[in-house]
Amino acid sequence: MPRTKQFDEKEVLNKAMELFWEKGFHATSIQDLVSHIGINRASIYDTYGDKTALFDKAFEQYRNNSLESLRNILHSEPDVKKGFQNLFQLVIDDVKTGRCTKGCFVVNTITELVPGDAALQNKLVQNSAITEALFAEYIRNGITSGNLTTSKNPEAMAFTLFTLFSGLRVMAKIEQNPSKLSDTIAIGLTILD
Amino acid sequence: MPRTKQFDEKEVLNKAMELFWEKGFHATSIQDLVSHIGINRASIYDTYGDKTALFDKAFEQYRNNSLESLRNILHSEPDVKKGFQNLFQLVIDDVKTGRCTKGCFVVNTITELVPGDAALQNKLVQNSAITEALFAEYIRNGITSGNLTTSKNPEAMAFTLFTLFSGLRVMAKIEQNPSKLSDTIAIGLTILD
DNA sequence: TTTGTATCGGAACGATAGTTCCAAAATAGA
DNA sequence: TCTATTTTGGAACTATCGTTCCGATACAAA
Repeated sequence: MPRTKQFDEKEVLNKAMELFWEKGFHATSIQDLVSHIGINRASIYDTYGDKTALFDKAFEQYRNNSLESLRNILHSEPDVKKGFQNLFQLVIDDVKTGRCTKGCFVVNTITELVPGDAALQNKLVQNSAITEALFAEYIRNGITSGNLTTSKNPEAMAFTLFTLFSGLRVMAKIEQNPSKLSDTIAIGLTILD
Repeated sequence: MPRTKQFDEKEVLNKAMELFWEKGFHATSIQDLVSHIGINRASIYDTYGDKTALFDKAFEQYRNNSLESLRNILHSEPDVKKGFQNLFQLVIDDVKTGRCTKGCFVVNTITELVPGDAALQNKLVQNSAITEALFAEYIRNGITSGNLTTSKNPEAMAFTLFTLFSGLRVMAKIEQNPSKLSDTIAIGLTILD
């Protein structure tokens, strides 16, 4: 009976994600979203709720996308160092092409909105834990299979690489010399030795 | 002849810095500043200019403070690894005491306001260059004096440690387990080996 | 003490924030 | 084709945004 929606929910969420990702929560107004997405204010509120709810959904979508591509990148490369190299290389590619200057939505959100809303903070902590666990498992498998030879603690290495990765996503926003970032990655990966 | 100011300019700038540092540029309103600082709106505008100008001055003050304490920490410790250890330890101390959850004002500003105003971006690039140079010189001195034994490139190590440091300041906002951060530092400093 | 000048307190400005509401439009089923 | 139901477009609401203005105040110099 009802009239059908004239937009695709996922597609709109993607556009909202892009804008929040680029400008952050506070600098993105509902009007910005309306203009950028091209749908009516009322449609946003009816479909997603208020600004915070929309942000949450957009952020959730980013997390899902990232975690999935993260898993793909690592699991498609049996050599641990190469796997991390491939992951880190994505950041450099963004700088090289100049296509994406938005940094990492998660990092941006941590620095903008923590301390603040407790629910969001929990989500961020959980996201960090999942990523660390992913890194750690990947490293442990490398050690077990003999691909990696190190006496260091896998979990600690995982957290260190994750920290370095987060730092890289900050630096990539202002450091436009890709070779400098490449050198950093090469040195950073010696952590695995 | 004129009436004297009823507040200390530096002191007020410090309070403005605290607020911008904690909440970021966009989430900090003039009213927030008026309430937190305790002076009148007109006094802010008369003394510092508009919101952007005040932010710039507050940010400049943070940079000066940080660079000075950075220099002090490194120059007071001849052992390079210990020097960096001491520097990184400050981040952990913030987490341990729970006193400062604001992260790093510079990192926060990069993730919030880049890409954006070109003048600010230049300032951030310059700040990064100064810090890298400081790190690099410290490392080079360590190599020259025989305190450090490594075949790696000092500038690249400097940038890597700076990147790791930036990442640490992000992670410290959500990772409340200090020992995890300590482990990361220990592993991160093996970059100097 | 008087005078001139800058500051202070607070009201007020227009613009924009996030949000709500409602009449008009549109479509899936009867 | 008609009807019931939902979406849509856009006006409108209140609150707050950054900023300006001005009369009252207070101090340094004469």
